[in-house]
Amino acid sequence: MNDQQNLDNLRHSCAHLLAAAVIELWPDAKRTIGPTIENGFYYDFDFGDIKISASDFPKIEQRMRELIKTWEKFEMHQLTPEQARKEYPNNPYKHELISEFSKTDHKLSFYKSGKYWDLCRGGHIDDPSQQLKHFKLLSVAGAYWRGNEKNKMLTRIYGTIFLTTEELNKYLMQIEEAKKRDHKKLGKELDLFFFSDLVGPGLALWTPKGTLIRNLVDDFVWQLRKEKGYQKVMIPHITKKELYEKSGHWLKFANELFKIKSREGHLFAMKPMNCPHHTQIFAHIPRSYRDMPQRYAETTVCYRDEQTGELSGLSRVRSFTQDDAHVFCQNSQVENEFNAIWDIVKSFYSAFGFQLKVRLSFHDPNNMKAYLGDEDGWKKTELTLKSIADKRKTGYQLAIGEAAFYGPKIDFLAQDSLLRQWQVATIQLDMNMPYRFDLSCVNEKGEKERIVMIHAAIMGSIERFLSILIEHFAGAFPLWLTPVQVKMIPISADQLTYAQQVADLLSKNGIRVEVDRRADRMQKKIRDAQLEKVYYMAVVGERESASETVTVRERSGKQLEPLKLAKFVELVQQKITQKSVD
RNA sequence: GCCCGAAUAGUUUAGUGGUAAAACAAACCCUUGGUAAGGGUUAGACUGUGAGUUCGAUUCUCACUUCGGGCUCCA
Repeated sequence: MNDQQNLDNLRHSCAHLLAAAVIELWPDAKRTIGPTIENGFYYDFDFGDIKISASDFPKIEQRMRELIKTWEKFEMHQLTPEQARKEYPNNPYKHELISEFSKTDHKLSFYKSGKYWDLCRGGHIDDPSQQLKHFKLLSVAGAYWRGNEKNKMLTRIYGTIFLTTEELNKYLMQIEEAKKRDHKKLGKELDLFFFSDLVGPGLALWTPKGTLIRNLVDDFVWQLRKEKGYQKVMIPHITKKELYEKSGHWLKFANELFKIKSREGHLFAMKPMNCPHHTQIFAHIPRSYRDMPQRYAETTVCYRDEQTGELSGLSRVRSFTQDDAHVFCQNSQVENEFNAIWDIVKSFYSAFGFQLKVRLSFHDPNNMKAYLGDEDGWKKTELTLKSIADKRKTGYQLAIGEAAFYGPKIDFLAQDSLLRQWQVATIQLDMNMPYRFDLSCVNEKGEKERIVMIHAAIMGSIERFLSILIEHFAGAFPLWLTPVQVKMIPISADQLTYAQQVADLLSKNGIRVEVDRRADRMQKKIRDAQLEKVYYMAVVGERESASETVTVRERSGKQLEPLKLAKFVELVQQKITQKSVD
């Protein structure tokens, strides 16, 4: 048995123990399911009208510790469906599971330890009383029965357990550390962005510092795209209803569209995406095969009426900025274009030291009504994507049902500080929009040829990308992204003039610099610059002023020898150009 | 939208059924200091919004708004 199985068995067993304690404390609570998850386990209960919160955890944990003393090796019992149902009077959830399982099995397995037993497929540890020790209940949450929002909302209790106290404490410490790099906290501390109650939920406002970082990463994407032959385009943020009727958005995303009525009664919508607009730029004049591919790029804001409960910091917002691009090309050009975009994704993310997971997001054949087009078309495009991904030999996971409604995608996923996965970059192959908008070019033979469309975003949403980036660097951005690259720290007011002269010189050379003019001690200024995560602190006192030098301290705490000004400018500029991460 | 929790100065927090306290930040004064907090003074909050209970509510109750963690949903 490997370590992961062992840990899973431990956690599964602990879910039983949790349920046992809950049933003793709240005999009317109805049990449902209690699986193992990454980093822990949970158990879902129906508590009826009783409210459970984290303040109940000490009581539950204490009862778990009492019960475990009497728990010996798990025994397996085989029950008929009728016997099984009797074990759960008035519990429709377990009855539903029993009915389902009994379609294939005549006997259902129950596992018992102490006085507690539960319908269970097995997978337990050998010595509960000795092993079920280092656990902790973490949070309480709502969860729909069987993950369907039409079902009843149950109460889910999350917990975790490890083999040793040390491992448990290490995990809890990790969670605490992760909270310190939360982008919502750092965004406020570093004054990058915020939300205003008057403006509304999910509508982030960006300060000068935050805007600077946004523009820098966007410029970086553009620089990479430019090399691959992209051109910038620009579109308005609203459109007539008819555009989205034609694209299919009006029907498919009716609930998520912000709608606007003109004074003359015409219906408009805020754009939730840019592809329909971009098709019009492609289609406004006839295209020859000689003009193909047409590659349009635009960084622009999209608006979606998300449910308030789904909003989350910068990760999920109502107005978000896509670094969007659409390639209109012939079928024969698809592979080249896909690879060119994949190369951009690779260059971009490796510059930050990111490891991305690759996901092939395909359609769900059992849910064709969710998609445009026919199944054959989908199978064909998915095969193309798979072949491209296979050739790159990067490894990927397959995600059925994760496709866009118009086509399959290759998605790139990054993790935030709480290890949640977020989609960032995406490359999507689309035969449906070209069909709906009748997009074509005249080919080599003089025939009208249906073209295909590739949707590609490198950051996905700048908001989401920055949330990941802030957490990745814990707010200590690499020099080229740091809002204040150099803070001048005069030791006394006598050096204010010299400090300003140095600042002017740096500024002239394209370096972002500020002078700390406060009448505070140098130590204080150093401390504040550290907390602000300024990259270089340039200390100037009598010695520096006399010799026209600066004494530089890096954010890392490293001290440099006194530098002549020209030398310092060169050092900073070089590091900015290299976009080095350290 | 649903479940649980939260909301007090710019920020982080304390506190009480009798209209609020501190630290940091800010302004001013003293201090002119060599690599993570020198000292003082001043100003700053109708305690998220609206109702209700009460002689009296920041504190108790309800609704709403916003935020956090989940669920659902994410073109």
